[in-house]
Parts: sequence; C-alpha cells; structure tokens
Amino acid sequence: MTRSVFFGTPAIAVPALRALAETTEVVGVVCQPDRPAGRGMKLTAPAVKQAALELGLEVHQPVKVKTGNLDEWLEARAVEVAVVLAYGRILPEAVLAAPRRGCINLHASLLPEYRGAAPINWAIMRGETRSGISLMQMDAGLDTGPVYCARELAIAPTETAGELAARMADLAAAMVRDDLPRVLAGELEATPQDAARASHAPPLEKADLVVDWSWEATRIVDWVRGLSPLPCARTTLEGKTLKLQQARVCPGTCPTGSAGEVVIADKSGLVVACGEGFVELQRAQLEGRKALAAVDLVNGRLLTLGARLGT
RNA sequence: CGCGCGGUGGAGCAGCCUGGUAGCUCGUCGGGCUCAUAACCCGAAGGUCGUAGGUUCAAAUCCUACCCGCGCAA
Repeated sequence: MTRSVFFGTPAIAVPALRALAETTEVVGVVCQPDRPAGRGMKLTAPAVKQAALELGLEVHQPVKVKTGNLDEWLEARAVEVAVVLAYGRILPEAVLAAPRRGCINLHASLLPEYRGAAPINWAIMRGETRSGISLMQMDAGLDTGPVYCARELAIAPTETAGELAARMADLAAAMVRDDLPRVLAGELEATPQDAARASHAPPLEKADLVVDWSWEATRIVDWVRGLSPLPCARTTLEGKTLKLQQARVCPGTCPTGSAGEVVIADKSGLVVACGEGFVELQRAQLEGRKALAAVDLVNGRLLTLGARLGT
C-alpha cells in the first residue's frame, strides 16, 4: 500500500482523511495545534485530530511549518504522497518536495477560480451557481499548481456555505477514493492553470462579514447564505451586533423605505429595505441573546417597524 | 478566574436603578362575526419571577454564593 500523510484541520477534511485511510497506509496526520476556543478559552482539538485519533493514526501538530522540521518528519517516514485539504498554512518548498510524489491538494473550487482560504464562502457570496473540488499538484504558490481533475457541484439557490461544505467534504472523499489512485498510477496528467482566469478567495476578515444595506437584495441574501452558519453575516442595531442567520429576497411588494429600514414587522414577517429590493429576515441573533425566528424578534420587539439597521 | 449581557405563565420581551395588587406581543382553549380565514371581536386557563441564603413590615426588584444560556475575544 502507498505510504501517505494527510494534512488537514477542520471538519470538511475529515471524510477525505477517512477515505485516505481506507485506500492507503496513512503513516501520519498533520493538523494545526489545539487552540483555545469557545467561552472560557478551553484548549480544543481540531476535527481532523479527533478523527485521526479515532482511526489510531499518529498526529503531528507543528506550531510553525517553517521551523517545525516537517520535511525531516516526512522523510523519516518514507512518505510516498501527502494529501492536503484545508490544512490552514502555506507549505514551504522543502515540505512540498519531501514526499516522493510531492503534495497533492484538494481545493474547494474550480481552479483557477477562487484560489485561497475561503473558496466556499466567497463563491456563494458572489452568487455563483456552480463550484466544485479540484485535485492538484501543489507548488510554491497559493493554489497555483497544475490540476489533475476537477468535479463540479451545482450550488442550489438557497444553499448555505455549511450545506455546500458538507457536500464538498463528501465529494473530496470520493475523489480520494477514485481519482487519487489514478494520479498515483500515472493515469492522469496535470494541466497548468490559466493564470489569466484566476480569482481569489482571501481569508474572511471581520469587515467582510458586514452587509451593506445599500446593496441590492439578492446580494445581501447571498452574503447571508455564504457566511452561514459560521462566521455569519452581520449588521448593527442601535450599536449592537445583529447576526443575520437566514434571509431571502422578499417576494411581493413592500412599503418603500430607505436602505436598512424595517418596513414590515408583524405576523406576516420581517422585511428590510435594501438599495434595490427587499430582504425578508427569517432568523437573526442579537448580541447577548439567543438566535430567534422572525416572529419572536417581532413579538419581543427586538426589531420594530421603522428600526434602522446598519447605522 | 479574559471582557460583557441575560435567565419573568408554552414562545419572545417589559418591569429591577427610585422594594409594596405579574404587564406587552404572540401561542393555546372556549365563544362570536363571516361564504370563509392565518383576519377581526369577546372571554378563559396558565407564572414558587434560574437555585440557595441574607437585608426588610414587605423582594421579580437590594446584597452574597452557585447553576445554566448567549455575545465579544481567540
């Protein structure tokens, strides 16, 4: 069996790890160190670590890839190939070259589009109707290596990033089972990316999460979908953060209002005026409170007619 | 002990600062109006106000401790 190592950190990488463990001999799993997380800052192990331990695999969590002697760690294990999915760090060339077949990456976009850290979120936020997973040979650039193959997924009009990520995770696992062996057997050739068509999906920053009510309604809804359930789109209400968890473009006609103004707040729903069109808020969470459905936000008068969001 | 907010009938909230008859919007149940209704009108049931102490003639309200939930931060 091929001796492999898996690089990955969050939950989306877990099915691929399991698939790799079925089809190759995984001699090590590399993921980010346990990090303080949650209220109380308790040290929490990443999803891949937990899965690896369940599989009885050795886990390695270098604090820094550059100084962690990762290349030596790989060479000591006589690794044939390293499979990388959402590891979270750029690998230096010494590491890329350490496995005999190099490092092969599963990236959650149809390269060369959406290179970078958050391809799933950005694809939905920008209203894409299709995406997929690309299987590629890693090089020193950021998701720039030649692509062996890619598989597409249609993005449903109401699909959230979390839902798409779950499907991506399964698709990545299928590609580890079906496509990776063909790569290792030399049956698939890598095609260089067309750099002219490249686009980027940079890490999400705090400012990226905030919707601008002067946008048109569909864009705001795409933002909410693309950031759901985490890290979640947000706006402000009287200086407090309001997380927007679920929303849709409002069907039917609505009273006019300035961008960000609540124009309907009753049993029929909660509607906010946008630069163009109207967004029906279905679920939101005010700072310090639980996530509430629109009807509860109205009943408790957390959101009232005429309230201004985003100011 | 990272910072902050909150736990009030089935749901979401107000009341707390300035102690003294439990409020609002819904839901539920019964009745009415209507061709009809998720609409409207009338009525009813339902709460040891997170837990345990303390202060007081009197505590949802003030004090102390604890439990649980949430936001920020990572």
